[in-house]
Amino acid sequence: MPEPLLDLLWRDRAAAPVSRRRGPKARHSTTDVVTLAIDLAVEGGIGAVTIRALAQKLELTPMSVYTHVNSRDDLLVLMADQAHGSMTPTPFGRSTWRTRVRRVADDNLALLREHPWLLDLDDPRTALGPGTIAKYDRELHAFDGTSLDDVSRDAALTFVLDFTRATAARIVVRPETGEFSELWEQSVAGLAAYLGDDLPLAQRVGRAAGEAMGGPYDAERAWEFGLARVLAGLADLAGLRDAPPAAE
Amino acid sequence: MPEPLLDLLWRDRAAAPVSRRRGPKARHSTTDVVTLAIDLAVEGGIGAVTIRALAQKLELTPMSVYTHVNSRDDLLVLMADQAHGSMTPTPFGRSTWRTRVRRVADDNLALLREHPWLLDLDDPRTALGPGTIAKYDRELHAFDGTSLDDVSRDAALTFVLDFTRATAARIVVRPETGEFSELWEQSVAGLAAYLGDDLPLAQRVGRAAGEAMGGPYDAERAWEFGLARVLAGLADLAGLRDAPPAAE
DNA sequence: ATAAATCTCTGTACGTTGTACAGTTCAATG
DNA sequence: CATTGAACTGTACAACGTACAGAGATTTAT
Repeated sequence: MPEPLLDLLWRDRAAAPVSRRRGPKARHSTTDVVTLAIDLAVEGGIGAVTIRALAQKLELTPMSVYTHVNSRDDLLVLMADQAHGSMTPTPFGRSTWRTRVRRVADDNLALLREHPWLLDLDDPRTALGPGTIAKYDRELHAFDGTSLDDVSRDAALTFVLDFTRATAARIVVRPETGEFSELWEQSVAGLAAYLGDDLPLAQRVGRAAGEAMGGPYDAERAWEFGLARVLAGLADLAGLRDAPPAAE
Repeated sequence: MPEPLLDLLWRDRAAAPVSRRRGPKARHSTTDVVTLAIDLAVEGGIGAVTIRALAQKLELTPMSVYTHVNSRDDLLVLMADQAHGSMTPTPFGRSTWRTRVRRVADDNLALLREHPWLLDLDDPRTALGPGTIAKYDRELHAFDGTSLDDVSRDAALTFVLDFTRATAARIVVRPETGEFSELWEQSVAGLAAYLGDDLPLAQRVGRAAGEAMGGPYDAERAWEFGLARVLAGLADLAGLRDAPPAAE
């Protein structure tokens, strides 16, 4: 049986990879398995990550996958941590907290663009992995130089990342789902018949927002709108000043 | 075969419920089916909403459920719309946009407390239903009296609801998932061994936030923190003034 | 050298899921 | 009274995660 999830997550930093293990050596490393699983997820969404499909990619039988991973849920956590660890963060340099928060948001959007399947994954155990923790540490440093206490710093980062994730979910097209515009065109006629002249505000605003949604600039506009709100909201927070961090 | 999803969603407002249909009358109304499905979801999470379990509640065979609903995915959309329609919104009265936005957020939190399964549902077709559209209309009115244009009004509401949903997901305990504290206690020892003295910021802040997370007041504090950020962020928006709405 | 231990990998099989398909029964309509 | 169409049912299939019992390989203990 494979090691517990925590040890698999930290397999590279493992203290004792010495003494060769007994039995035949594995045909694939854990990282291989996780990498191929991520490939599947990128191509076909998280639903495409099946034990059987992964086994085929590895040229193993389905059950042999369980030699490397305890369960599909564990595999998803390993994938998420590896994706988090693979980020190439924009360095903060000597910037203010505003531009640093912006970079955190942008980097996360880039991550979710590359790995849309992360949007469909919500396992708290991801927080146990080295990639995720390193990401957490790095992003917390965006608030260096401010006088936020620890709990507020965590809350502020959470606030930024929640926005990022929610907005990314609207921007990024997941490979398995169809375009929203199809649904819109297909339903707008019948919907209008039911709505008639009711709820004029919803109809007017919905139409305006719906039409803009198709446009090429809208995704970026929605992103900018929200990010500006996030920054303004944080700026109002006691403990945030516009000074670059000195030494923390 | 049942009617298409759009017609099922608007079944109550349907124009022609006249002329009795042929064949035996249905043992259950669509609303019955959806209501029982919601019961299942409230009790056991969205994963407990299986065709077979629902059939049992209805005293039907599994396949008979498809007389009322075209697919499980359609059923989930019907459930979401019914839940949205069942909200008892706090009236806005003569308040400022700030308190109205607060009410929108609070009402949505209440909704998600009552129906945590909504957090695990993300189907754009929900937007086609009368309950969802009525909710949208009502919540858009929170910005009456401001000079936001239509697109910004939609974006502002989206911003509020995204925050609400993300924070609710952290506050509300879904019936099927275990408590986070269990995971924490179970892993903290091994994790500390791997971490050593690395990433001190993440360790310190994570510990502070993690300890607070258990406490009884933390959920509300996180909610208040975020909501205050949301309101401050929106206040910074051109077009928002603190005047109560006059006539819109 | 031999035996024991323990690893990788496999084949079979089970339970659960959504649902396609071919009916059967029943009430309203021609 | 025959026809039509709706409600309902039984059987069946494909896909899923994975439990379990073993086969073979390789290191360690004797």
